[in-house]
Amino acid sequence: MTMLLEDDMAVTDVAEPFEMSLAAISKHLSILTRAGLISQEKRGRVKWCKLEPDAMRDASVWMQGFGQFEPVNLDAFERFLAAELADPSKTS
Amino acid sequence: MTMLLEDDMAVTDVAEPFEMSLAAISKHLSILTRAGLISQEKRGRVKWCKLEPDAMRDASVWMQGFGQFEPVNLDAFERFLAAELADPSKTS
DNA sequence: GAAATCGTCAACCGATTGGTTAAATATCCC
DNA sequence: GGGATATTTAACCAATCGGTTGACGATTTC
Repeated sequence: MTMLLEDDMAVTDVAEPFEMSLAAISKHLSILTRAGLISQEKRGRVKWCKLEPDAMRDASVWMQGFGQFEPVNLDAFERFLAAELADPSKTS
Repeated sequence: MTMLLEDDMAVTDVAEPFEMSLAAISKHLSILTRAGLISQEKRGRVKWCKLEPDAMRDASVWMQGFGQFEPVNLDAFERFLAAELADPSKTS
């Protein structure tokens, strides 16, 4: 899969690579916004969309511990992520 | 959310806490099996289900890197998980 | 061998999803 | 003001989803 939202993008920009109506894309983006996966800010007539990586990351944290009998230490996991995001060379 | 599948469970066991027909649960479990999230093995007349944590973990790995401009090092992430699962005291 | 248990299959159903078009609402630009 | 651009809304539609019930095959138990 390719990147969905790079930096801030207008609804029209997001829609461009898809062979789908703008209205459909607009609906999708509303749903993603309701879900907290992106945020939208209207400036003038264009509505700028940007990723909210925290939401996806939260889901990731939830999933990665799923089904573990001895649950993975989520604090340690989050520290790993924080370290990785701050300085990728540390964890590599 | 509570645990869905503890150790190995028969289809009937999985269905027990839900007020839903056995047929419906059976369908759900087939779907989960097709998706690789659980596996099913039929022994006699009972079909034993068990979680396949790797599938969920793979999804988690995919998600956790989503939307990162400077992508998180997935190898490091997987090493973290391996270490955590092998010996939780190491990462805590 | 008859009855009970385990699970699936087939047919069916209403609700939801995921898209379409067309019209409407703002905003920007000349 | 008027035309172009950006986005949302409303009505609509076919397809899919998520459940039901009842019949069925296979297995175990008595």
